[in-house]
Amino acid sequence: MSTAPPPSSTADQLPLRERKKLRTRQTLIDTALERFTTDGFDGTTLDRLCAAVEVSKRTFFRYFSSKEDVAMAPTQDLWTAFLDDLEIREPDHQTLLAMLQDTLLAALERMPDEGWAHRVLLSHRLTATTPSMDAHGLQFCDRTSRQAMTLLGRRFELADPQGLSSRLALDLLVAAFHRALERWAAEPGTPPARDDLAVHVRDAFAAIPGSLTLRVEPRSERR
Amino acid sequence: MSTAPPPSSTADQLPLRERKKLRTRQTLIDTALERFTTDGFDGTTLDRLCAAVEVSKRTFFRYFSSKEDVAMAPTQDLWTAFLDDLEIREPDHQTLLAMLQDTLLAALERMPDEGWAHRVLLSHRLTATTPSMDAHGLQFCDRTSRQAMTLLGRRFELADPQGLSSRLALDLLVAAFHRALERWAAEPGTPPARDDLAVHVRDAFAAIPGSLTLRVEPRSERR
DNA sequence: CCACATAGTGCCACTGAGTGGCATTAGCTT
DNA sequence: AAGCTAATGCCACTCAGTGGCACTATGTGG
Repeated sequence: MSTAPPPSSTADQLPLRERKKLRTRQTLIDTALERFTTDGFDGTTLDRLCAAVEVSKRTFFRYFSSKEDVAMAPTQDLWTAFLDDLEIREPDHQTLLAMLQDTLLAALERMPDEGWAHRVLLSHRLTATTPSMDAHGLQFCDRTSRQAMTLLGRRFELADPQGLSSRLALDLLVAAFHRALERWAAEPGTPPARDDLAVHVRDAFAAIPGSLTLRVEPRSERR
Repeated sequence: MSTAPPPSSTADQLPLRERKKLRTRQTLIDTALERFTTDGFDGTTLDRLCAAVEVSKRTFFRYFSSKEDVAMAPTQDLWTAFLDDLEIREPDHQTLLAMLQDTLLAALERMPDEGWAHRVLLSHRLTATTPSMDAHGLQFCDRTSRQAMTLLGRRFELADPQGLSSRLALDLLVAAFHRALERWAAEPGTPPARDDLAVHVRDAFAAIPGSLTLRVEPRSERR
């Protein structure tokens, strides 16, 4: 599934083998994002990508489950951190939705700032251009929220017999994150900062209540 | 894009050519759903599917954009009807979200009952089993809600400067529909009825407000 | 009734993603 | 240093999807 744990910040004293693996993985990710961005996703064949990294195609598929997968690694790392955090978190009398927001923001803070934001930005732009990447990204989020749902059910008392409301809360979390990412990526500022993304996440969550009460009027221009 | 209009109920006096095309399309859909269900998605090669329908592979791709696409046709028809309906609908002083719900239910009512529900059920089961179908399905919904968003912006005054809340309302619509589909498909009742699905849609929408206010408690079992 | 234009189709060859199997290498162990 | 095992490379294979061109059938004008 290629969901290798994100390179833990202070893990430089791993066995040589593991360090090498992490390095190969990271090189594949970086090179892939680079090539995909310059030559396009379809314009980059796996053969050439592998040749550039000097790795056999067979090996590529031992690290990533698909061509799309390699480009989604940065986002995957975030959600993996999210799930880890959710596993530990204590419910401090807040709303479920607020707790989810806090967990996401906490996970975000744990991402390595240098490089990560840039990778996510490239990755997101690719998903906006490449249908198959978009599809895989959405499916990954769906899978993650499913996992989160079982995790919630296991750890907490939800007072929600059918589980419908809590499941929708997770859907809202994913939706808010997507909107935040969208706005963040559209910002003119050249160096994309991780903390700016956090701001957009807060904005998106703040807009949720409005989405239930918003009313619509026909356009004022009558003809 | 293979988004052919759903076979309009009273369209039997089309030119011969068109009738033939519609028939081929429908045969492909039905046979595909059948084969995918019995032999599995991956277990069914396009070559064999095409052989069964007596159509060349080249022709298959003139009707559908991918192997996944053919199996998602039933759901696509629903969302196409949804967009059509949204184009006409007058905002009668309700909430945006309520309007979206009504539009979806109206579109649902316009689906041909015989066969359609069954096809959707098969299709949904396949998405639950086959990752690539799941991915394509999610992407289709995403694309549809994007279209709906531009449509809303064109037709209505949204009183939502950033458009964030209205976009989230669309996300909620999609989420609610997915949950409804999920529950509906899980129901024991053998003959899946279109109207049952409508009931689940109403349930899911009813659960939305709760998803904002739901609180979480730690599991009562202390050790 | 007979061309004629043209949409739709079949056929064939080709690219590229992804997989299975087995030999080989490189890191770890004692 | 010898041996064990995980990781890798290599090769051949399947199958989704595309491009190109020839062919057929439908609808149209003489």
